[in-house]
Amino acid sequence: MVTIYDIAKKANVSPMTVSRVINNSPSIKESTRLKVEQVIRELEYVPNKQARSLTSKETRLVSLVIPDISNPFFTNIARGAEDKALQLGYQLILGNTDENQDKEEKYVKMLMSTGVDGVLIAPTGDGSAANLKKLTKRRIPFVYVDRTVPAVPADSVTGDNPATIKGLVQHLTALGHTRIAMINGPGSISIAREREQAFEEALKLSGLTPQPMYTLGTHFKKDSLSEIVSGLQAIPKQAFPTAILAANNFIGVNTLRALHELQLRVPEDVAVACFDDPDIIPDYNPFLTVASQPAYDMGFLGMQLLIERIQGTAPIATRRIVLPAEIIVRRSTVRE
Amino acid sequence: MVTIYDIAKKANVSPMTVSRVINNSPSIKESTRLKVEQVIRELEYVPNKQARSLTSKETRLVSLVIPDISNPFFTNIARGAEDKALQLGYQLILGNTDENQDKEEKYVKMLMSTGVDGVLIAPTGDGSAANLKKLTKRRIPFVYVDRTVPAVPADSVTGDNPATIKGLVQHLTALGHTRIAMINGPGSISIAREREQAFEEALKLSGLTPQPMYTLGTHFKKDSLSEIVSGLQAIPKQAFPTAILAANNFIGVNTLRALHELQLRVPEDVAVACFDDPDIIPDYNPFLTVASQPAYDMGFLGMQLLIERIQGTAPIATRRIVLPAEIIVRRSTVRE
DNA sequence: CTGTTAGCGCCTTCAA
DNA sequence: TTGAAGGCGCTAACAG
Repeated sequence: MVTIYDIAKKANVSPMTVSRVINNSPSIKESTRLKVEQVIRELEYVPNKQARSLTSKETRLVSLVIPDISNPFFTNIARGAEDKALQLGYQLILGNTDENQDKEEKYVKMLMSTGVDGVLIAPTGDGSAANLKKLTKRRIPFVYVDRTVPAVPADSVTGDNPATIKGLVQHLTALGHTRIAMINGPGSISIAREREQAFEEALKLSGLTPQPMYTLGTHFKKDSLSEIVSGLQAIPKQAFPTAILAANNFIGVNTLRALHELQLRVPEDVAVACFDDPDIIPDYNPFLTVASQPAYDMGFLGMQLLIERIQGTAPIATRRIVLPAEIIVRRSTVRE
Repeated sequence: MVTIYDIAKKANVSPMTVSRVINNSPSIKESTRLKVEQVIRELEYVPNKQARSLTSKETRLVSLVIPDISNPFFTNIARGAEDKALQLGYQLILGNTDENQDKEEKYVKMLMSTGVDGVLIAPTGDGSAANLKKLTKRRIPFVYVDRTVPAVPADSVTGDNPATIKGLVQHLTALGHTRIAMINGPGSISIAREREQAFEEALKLSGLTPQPMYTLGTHFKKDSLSEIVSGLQAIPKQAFPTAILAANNFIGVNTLRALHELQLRVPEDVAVACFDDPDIIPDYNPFLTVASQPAYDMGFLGMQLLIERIQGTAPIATRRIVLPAEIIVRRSTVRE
């Protein structure tokens, strides 16, 4: 391995001078800089980041911890986060938690050991508080994306859940639906709570009475199908909802599958709308009516907030960025 | 920051003993091990990887370098790669190249500096050779996934392009199509060459004569729409193909859009089939007939090959894993 | 503008 | 089974 000592020897300078050159120190004579740079190129020297980090206490490594990169919503967050990170000279370590708190803990520990400079995280739920506090204790800044843990304040970039749910409910009531059900994720996750509360408020605004029977629970992961099927089967036939609001894209897709299993047609028998587009390529074959959140921007802005925290250029006060969603009406709620 | 010295002092042992404990050295008295572990827990000590790497020469960091994480095909590769990496105790650094060789080079340099132990890569094309040789020079092993650079041999996990293209062509000829066009990526990418060659062979096998007019070129990125539109417009109306084979998912989707612009119906006027599913959630709203490659497995196996190389448990000979695709017939080629 | 010294946190090597 | 010395590659702090 080529080190600054090799460069120094060949360029007839001290290692410190080489260090100054690679760090763009201003106090270097132009001629020596050129000489050193020449040798660096000849020997194809690449600075060793580990050694650097040992003294500088920064690794220029950040992490994105999300439930599942293969959820298109998080895919787009990842792309946004990576673009911003690269732009600012940081590398991105990816971690999937599968909504599992233990897996999240495992990651957090690895990341602390690796010495990442910061973490952009969509926590698995309120139980993540312990993991987040570990980061805080180590002075590793983190920023929430999509979800927060209210007990542990930090910068966040989230969607405007209340407004979005209200828009979705209004769309459904405007179509004449009065028996509207919601299939939601676990209440331990901030967005599920927000969406549920907004759902009830929106119903009331439309003069409808929220009914416990119409609020089903499952999780936000890919394999919620069977839970949704049994949840729907538990509803009395004669009171079956005419519209279903799914709290995320996987639930939306699995609701379509569940209704298919139950031999119900969409939208003729039941209309379906969901949060977040299940398609990464949004408009080539649209079916589901969705509230599409600006996932790329969430990742991009989240990473920006994070790196500002890392570099100490952020204000002391916690920042909250709330982004609106776009409601895209498609065939799952309105016949062509 | 808590170091082995802090632990040593509090446990009344030497730092070296602490080091031995955290490395599970066998030659440690059980009682001292327990004592040290106790203090480690009390002080919430986490080993510093940078310092460790400085002597051990390994970082337990690997990288996945792909064109675009937001292409569902690569998303699944990433998920597979990450799962395997985590399982073997490695962390994954993600890099998107956008099929851009300079961006790839920038990444490779960063990764060398970061000191990753290995790279799983879908290179941007034959021009990646220079970047890959840099890795080789630094003794950083890499494994190809999806694509290879023939001039630089290395382990690889790819799809069976010839067999898949032949299956797709057979599907189309069986439906009676004789004017079949292919829209392909750039010839500098191995899979584009393989797919084109297989396309011509498959046509001949079906008794058809390959015609240059029916081989259109574009790129594998998201925004190929305009190129595809103008490419299709250049074909004489009376000789317009009755079926189009798209060389990847983005091309497939953009071909649908292009045909829509040209006011042609799919599949009535033109049938369309493509390589790789554009949906990450495959079967909720199927339209496109696709050759679906096992992307998750490609990432998973690729990471396994890579880590075997890193750990020196791989055979000297280059390994090639070739995985078959599954052809899923849907409405873009066959009316319901 | 350039060089020397010391140390970041850990591990290899040798010695006890 | 344990410890002491030295060094991994780099940079802060000081000196010149």
